[in-house]
Amino acid sequence: MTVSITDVARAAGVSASTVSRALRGRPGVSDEVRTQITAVAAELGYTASRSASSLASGRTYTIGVVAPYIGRWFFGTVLDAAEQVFSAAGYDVLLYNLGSSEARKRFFTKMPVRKRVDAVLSLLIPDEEESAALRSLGVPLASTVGGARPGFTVVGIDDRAGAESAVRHLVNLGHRRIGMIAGASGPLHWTTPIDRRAAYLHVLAEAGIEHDPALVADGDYTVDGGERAMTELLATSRPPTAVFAQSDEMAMGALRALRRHRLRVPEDVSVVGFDDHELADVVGLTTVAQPVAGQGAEAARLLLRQLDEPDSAPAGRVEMPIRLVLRDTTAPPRPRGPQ
Amino acid sequence: MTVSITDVARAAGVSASTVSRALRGRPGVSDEVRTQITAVAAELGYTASRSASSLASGRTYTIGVVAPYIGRWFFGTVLDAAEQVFSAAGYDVLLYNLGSSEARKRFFTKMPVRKRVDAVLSLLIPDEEESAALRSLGVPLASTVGGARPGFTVVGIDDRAGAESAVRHLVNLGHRRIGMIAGASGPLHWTTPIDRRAAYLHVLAEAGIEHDPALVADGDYTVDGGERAMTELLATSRPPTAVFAQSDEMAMGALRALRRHRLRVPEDVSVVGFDDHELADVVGLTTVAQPVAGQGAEAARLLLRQLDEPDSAPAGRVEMPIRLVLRDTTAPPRPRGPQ
DNA sequence: AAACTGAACGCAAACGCTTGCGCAACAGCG
DNA sequence: CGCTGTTGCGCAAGCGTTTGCGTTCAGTTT
Repeated sequence: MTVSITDVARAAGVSASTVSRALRGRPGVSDEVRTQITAVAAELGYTASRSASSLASGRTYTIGVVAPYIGRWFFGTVLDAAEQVFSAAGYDVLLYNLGSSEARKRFFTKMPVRKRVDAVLSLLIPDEEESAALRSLGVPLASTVGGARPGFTVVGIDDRAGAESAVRHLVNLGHRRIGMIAGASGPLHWTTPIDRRAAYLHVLAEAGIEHDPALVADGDYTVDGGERAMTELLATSRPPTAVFAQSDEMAMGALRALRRHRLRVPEDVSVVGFDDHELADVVGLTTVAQPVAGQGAEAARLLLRQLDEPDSAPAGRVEMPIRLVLRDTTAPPRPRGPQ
Repeated sequence: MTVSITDVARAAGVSASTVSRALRGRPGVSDEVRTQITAVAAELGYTASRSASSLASGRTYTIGVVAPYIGRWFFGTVLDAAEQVFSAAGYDVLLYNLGSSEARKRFFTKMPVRKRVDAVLSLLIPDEEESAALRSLGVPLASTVGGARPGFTVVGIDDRAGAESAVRHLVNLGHRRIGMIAGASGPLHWTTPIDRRAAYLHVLAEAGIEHDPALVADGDYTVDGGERAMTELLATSRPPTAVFAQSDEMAMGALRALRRHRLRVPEDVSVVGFDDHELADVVGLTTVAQPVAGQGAEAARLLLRQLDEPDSAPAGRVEMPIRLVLRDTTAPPRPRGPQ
């Protein structure tokens, strides 16, 4: 039915071991025989069974990638880049979408990656319990987005610095009532929302602006959530003149809400986002740019390096550059009359 | 080192076969022994090796998903939905990103999915040669997006009807010079761009409007491409008063180009897109909505059904509903003076 | 009481590879 | 011309499951 290594061996008049060595570039095969075997294998359309070879060798040539919300631009882009690096290196990618909490629970109880992968890349740093579970797999681990964790190579950005530059930009423009559309950490325990919030508070304090809790709303990292959050902020007794959204998608939701309220951006309200989403440019969104695909590719590369040099320690945490991109959604506040 | 089925068997005082049967819910094991084995397995943290079990059984409980451009909203969303269906059914997902032509070639020459998957879902209908290669795997096949192909269950939309409704909307508003930002089929041989182009031509002809080839530009299905295409159209001697973009991402690129040219939408130029992108609402884009996640989920479900009932024929082609969504980027053309 | 069930379980043979080891054959050396 | 290396290849023992078949044994039927 399907062609096996012994079929190739028979057709080439050699043993299965020789075929195995020849096809994988192992020494102990003469060039002459090797090319002959390669030709026969190609003619027969032979592909080695991954199940069999990984059972025999212990190597799976597969990387597990766990990601929340693949459909979201950020994670989709990271995944895309990481996958390209892996597949170029001959690794297959086993994808686990842990967006829902059931999926998350299913994954961590059944641990379907056990004995199935050579390494795991998590697109979001898992919480302590979950990372312990991953460590128990005994394979190299990497993560994008989030703080350092023992056993993990993580590539990320300086969230505090990024958020600070965004808020400071608003302060420098003269804004005093600055709102924030925060991302709740939700079921995922990542440090990003926390760091960005801390940065917001820090810059306000630094500028001598008193923090008004009513000016912070949760946007859930989605467009719709951002819209709801902005609507909330507009409903307060003294709405903000500027808003820092912790992601571009929430910022875009905010833009939508503002449009619905017939408020002009940036004349009535300034908005700054975070990420430099592919479409941020389209809507002219001022934002903090970070290398999204770059982080995925870099994390993948570091993981591959660990596989090549098993005794090298995990790389710890590497930081990618960020940059404030000024566009059209931020301006000085409108002068107002006395309240 | 890692715990195997014989470890469990020894600890439970039974044979490996009994453990195997017990854990997979096969008959031939008393309830008493079964619960005891389950407990022991849990205590030892046992997970069956997929390599070994698929080698022995022939089943891999893995689905291969091949997708172009995972980072793009459309495919990311389809993938997300499909993955959820698969993993809920206990299948793992092996992801292959075939965005670049090298990746594509690598995939179809090495065929890494051979003997590795129980079924394949392609997020884009492959060309005839490639689908023949997939058929040679001898597993159920499904695809989203594109026309029917032998051996494939495909779920898609009526591209012609969708595009017609978009262009007809522009005609009904009174536009006569209607441009199109097309998507080149590029290295991928899918029918979508062709169908949408045919629909465009058809509606023009139907309305008695002569087709001007200068009003069609290629946008490559990207935001940047859309911007370039729109810029091209604006550079013609008689620019269009309305544009039909074959995807929302290209439409958003067009919006950006128009903004850069200080042209107002919809007063100066109307724009209609296709897809109902997550952010289409944010920019107020009129578009043809299609169920994106729905197509991924449905294709996944149909594939699983084929796996459950091996003798059932592939479902052929199922069509999902589309709907024109009117927003703010389309309006009647501005009355003009004589030319 | 003997013969016949069926359920519950163990044995052992696959499944298709990888890899340590052994064995020719042959080259180079003194 | 014997000796030691080296090269090229085959043998066979795994790797951790699944599964057809055989065995045991308690319970039922004649």
